[in-house]
Amino acid sequence: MINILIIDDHPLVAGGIETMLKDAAGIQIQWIAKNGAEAIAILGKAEPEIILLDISLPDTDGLQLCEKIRVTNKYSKIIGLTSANDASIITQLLHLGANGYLLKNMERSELLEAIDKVMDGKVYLSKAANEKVLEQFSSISSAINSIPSLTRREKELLQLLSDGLNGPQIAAKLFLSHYTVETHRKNLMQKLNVSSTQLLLKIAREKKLI
Amino acid sequence: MINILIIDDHPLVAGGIETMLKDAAGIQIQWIAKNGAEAIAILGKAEPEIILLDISLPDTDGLQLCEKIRVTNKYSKIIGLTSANDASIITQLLHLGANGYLLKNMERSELLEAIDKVMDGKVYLSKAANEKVLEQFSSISSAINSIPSLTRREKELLQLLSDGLNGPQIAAKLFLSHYTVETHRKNLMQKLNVSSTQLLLKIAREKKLI
DNA sequence: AATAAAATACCTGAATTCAGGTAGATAATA
DNA sequence: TATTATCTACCTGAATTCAGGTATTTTATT
Repeated sequence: MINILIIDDHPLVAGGIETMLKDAAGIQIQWIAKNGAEAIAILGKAEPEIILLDISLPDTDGLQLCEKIRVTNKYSKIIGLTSANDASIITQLLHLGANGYLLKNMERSELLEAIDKVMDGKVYLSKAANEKVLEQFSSISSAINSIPSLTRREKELLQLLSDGLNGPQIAAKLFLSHYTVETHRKNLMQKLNVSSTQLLLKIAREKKLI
Repeated sequence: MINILIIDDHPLVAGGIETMLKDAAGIQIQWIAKNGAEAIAILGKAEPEIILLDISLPDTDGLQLCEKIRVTNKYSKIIGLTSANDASIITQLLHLGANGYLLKNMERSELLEAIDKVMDGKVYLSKAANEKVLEQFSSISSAINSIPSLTRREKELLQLLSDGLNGPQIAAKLFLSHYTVETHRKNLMQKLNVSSTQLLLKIAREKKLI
């Protein structure tokens, strides 16, 4: 029996997968986690054959969660699941130990094929995702498009900047020296390779960091 | 019997709704359309009690489709369905004759409640969506929320700013004195009543000016 | 306990933005 | 044609941002 853990905060998605699998013999949804914390708890005592992991979760992001899962669990096959068809996310996810990638506009047949493939030890990318990845490899570099890992504080700053606060305002709000705020901002700009706060926010939005 | 038409290009969503409704007596999904064209075709020969309409469709947008449906069909109750919790879209949709609005992160209970309410002739807004709308209506005045009229040049500047260009870059691109650019920027900030370019862009985005 | 990563803070000089003006030229409209 | 709106350009001083550093303290991680 292939037991599946779904990690997704949308009941709609979990339900949709349930419907897609209802006539598939030997495959069943055994656990549903609505966030990263729940997922970790479940994986503490169970070993699903397949983990369907939504990349955009409320409490953490799927990339980090994938990495975290792989530390203790090499057994389960992880299939990423999002609506964003972004090559840089896909490649990163695969680097972090995922076995496949599905877009949320998938058909039933794709889901079944993906499960089949990864259980067979192969990697599955949904058709559209596959194209994106190939496109990326042919178009110059992966370095430019990879999402840099931001620290907690940096994400916080990024959010406040995107809320429209300026340096001094953020410093006041977080009880920090304005020097510190500028340092964080500088590091953010360096990581995203931009030269102004406005570009920082633009790129961050494009990479779905905010 | 309450017959439902789902208009959504994601089989996952349709399946999810199916799962949510599977134990609900007297309610059934009768038709599924993957795009606007299919929906129109179906509505040519059927009258669903409920139409669940995804706002983001491949061939048309849900707002237009809603309007189109209402021309010939006053009977069906239309419930908008998206993942974006955006007050302006919600109000627009309701103006176009929709009877409700659900977010895709809804729970089963919300879906059932929504169906119940609209069948009863009422309007249903999902909890989170409701807050947004109230927020919009209550936030002081319509004056603040009213969209100021921008001149052609101002719109152009706004776009370039949102593309990440700074003052001097815009001046160079448009062959203008940087003084002129700053004047336009100043006027924009005054019209939108903000004190920094970042806030300008934030508000402009919220008002869908860019 | 040692090392590495993250958070904090500081400095300087140059560039850019912001606030509060004025004002002439051009285009649109009544 | 007179009026109004728009586009253009200029000025100044203060505030903020940016670039390129250094450096100490906290907080994980091994």
